[in-house]
Amino acid sequence: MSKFYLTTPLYYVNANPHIGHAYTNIIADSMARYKRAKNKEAFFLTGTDEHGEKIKQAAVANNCEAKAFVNKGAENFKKLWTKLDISYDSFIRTTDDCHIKVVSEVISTLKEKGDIYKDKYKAFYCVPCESFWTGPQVKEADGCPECKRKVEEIEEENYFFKLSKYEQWLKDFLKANPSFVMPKIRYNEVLGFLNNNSLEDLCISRPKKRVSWGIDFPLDDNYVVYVWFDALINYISGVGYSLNNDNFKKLWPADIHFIGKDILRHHTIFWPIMLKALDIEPPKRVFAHGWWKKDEKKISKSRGNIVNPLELIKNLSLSLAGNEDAAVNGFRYFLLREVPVGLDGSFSWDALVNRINSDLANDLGNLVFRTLNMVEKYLGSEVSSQTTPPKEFEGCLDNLANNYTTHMDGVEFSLALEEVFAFIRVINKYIEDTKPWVLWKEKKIKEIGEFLYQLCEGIRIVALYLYPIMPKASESIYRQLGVENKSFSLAESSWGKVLSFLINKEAPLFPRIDVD
RNA sequence: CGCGGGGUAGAGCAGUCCGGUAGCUCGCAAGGCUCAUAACCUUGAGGUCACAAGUUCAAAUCUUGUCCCCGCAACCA
Repeated sequence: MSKFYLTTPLYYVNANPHIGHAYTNIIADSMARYKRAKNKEAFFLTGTDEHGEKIKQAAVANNCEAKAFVNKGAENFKKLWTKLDISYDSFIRTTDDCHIKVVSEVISTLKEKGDIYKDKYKAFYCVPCESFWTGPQVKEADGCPECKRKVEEIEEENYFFKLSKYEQWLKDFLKANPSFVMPKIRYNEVLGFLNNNSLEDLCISRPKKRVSWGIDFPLDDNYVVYVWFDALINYISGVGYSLNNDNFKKLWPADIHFIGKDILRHHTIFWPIMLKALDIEPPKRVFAHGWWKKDEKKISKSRGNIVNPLELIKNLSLSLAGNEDAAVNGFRYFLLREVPVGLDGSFSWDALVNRINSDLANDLGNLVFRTLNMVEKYLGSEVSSQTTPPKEFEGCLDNLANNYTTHMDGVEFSLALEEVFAFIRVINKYIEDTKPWVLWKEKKIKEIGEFLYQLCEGIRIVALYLYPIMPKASESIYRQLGVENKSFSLAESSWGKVLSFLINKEAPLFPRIDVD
C-alpha cells in the first residue's frame, strides 16, 4: 500500500478560525479521504502555530499566560475540525516538545554546515505595530505601510540563514519541476519573482528584548527563533524527522502541501531551500488555493467581514430543520464545488443557499428520497436483482469513473463534482423516461424491481464518489440503502458490487431552504 | 515598455493550444409529469465572444495594435 502525506499550514492561534482556515482543511480532508478510498495510506497533518510577539500581546490582552492562551487557541481549531469532520491523523503544535527539539536541531545542523551567520540588520521599525519594513516599502507608503505612522530606522544584530547561497539551485529545481507549484499561475509567479529579484538571506532570529515568546535560539540565549522558520519545520518534525527515522523515511517527502496563496513564497522559496540545506528531499508539490471574498472584498479582520465557520454552521443548521450534518456537508460541498481550488471565490449566504437548494436538495436529496419512497411504496422495502445498468447509464458510468479520478488527482474538486452531478441528472431523467408510475398501474412488478435496483445501485455509486467531499451525507445514503457495512473504497465503484438493498428511509438528506 | 492572469447571454464559468453550426450551471418564461423536498423532465427567450485592423473560403479561436479589470513586486505567522 503506497502512502500519501499531505499537510495544511499551521494556523496562527492569535485569532479565531475563519472561512479560509476551514477551506484549507476541507480541501485537505477531502483529498485525504479520496486517497484512502483509492487504497492509499494517507497521513494528514494539521496543527497550530503558537509563537510570536503577537500571541504574547493577545495573551496579555486576554489576561492570561501565553501558554494558557495558546492551549485555548489550539482547542478552538480542534473543535472546528471535529465539527467539520476533518479526519486529520496528527495535530502538531509548535509548542510541542518534540517540535521544539527538532527546530533546535535543524538550526544547529545548519550552523555546522556554515549556512547560518550573525550580522547587523538595518530596517525601519514601527513601534505601535511592532513590525519591520524595508526602505522601499516605507518610501512607497510614506510611513508604516500598515498604520501610516512614522517609522524609525533601527539596527540590531541577528542570525541569518544563507538563502542566497541556494538561489541558483532553487531556480534549476523549479525549472526542472514545473508541477512543483500548482496551479500554474502561482508557479509563474514564483519563477517571475526569482527572475526579477535576487534572494537576500533570511533573518531567522528575534532578540528576546523585543520578542519574548518563541523557541529559544539554540546558539544564543538572547534570541528566539523567527516564527516562520520555526513553523515551516513542522512538516518534517510532525512525521518524526530526527526523532523517529523509520516513520520519517516512510512518509517523507510530503506528497502535497496545501496552502493559501498569501504564503506562497514561504513554501516555494524558503522551505525548499531549508530542506536542501539539510540534505532533505523537497516535497513533491505545493498547492496554493485562492481566497474567499465577501461582497467583492478581501475578508479580513480590519474590514470586519469575517465569516466565522462555527456560527455559519449553526445558522445553516437552523435553516435546514436543525440538521447539522446537512449544514456541514452543504458547507463543504459549496466550498469545493463553487470555485476551482486555485481561484478566488465569492462567498455569500445567497450563493451558499442556492447551491444547497439546487444541487443538494433538488437534484441529489430529492433523487434519493423519491427512489426510496418508490421502493417502499411498490416493493415493501427490499430490492434485489442482478440487472445490468440501463443504456442511459452506460456511457456516463465509464466517463464518471475515468474523469472523477483524473479530476480528483489533479485537485479539481469542482470538476469532479460536476461529473457526479451530471450522472445524478441522468438518473433523474431516467426515472422520468421510464415512468415507473405507469409500470405500477400496469402491475409490471418485475420491471419495477429491476428498475428500482438500477436506481439504488446508481445512487450507491453516487454516494461512494461523494464520500470524500460529503462523508456524512454518503454515510446516510448507505444507511438508508441498507449497505452501511460496505466501504467507500473506489474498488466498490463498479456496477453490481451490491445486489440487494434493504431500504430504511430517513428524513430528506438536504431539506430545501426557504428563500424569501 | 517590470512580471503574470483575465475581459464570452442577467450572474458565475467552459470553449481559445490543434480556426469550421457559441456550450454548461443558476436565474427567467412556457409546457409536461406525479414516485418526490412547489421537486423532477422538456422546450424557449437572452450573446455584434472588450474594441480596432489584418490573415483566411471561414476567427471567440491565429497576427498586430488599443482600452479596461485583477494578482505579484520580500519577511505581512
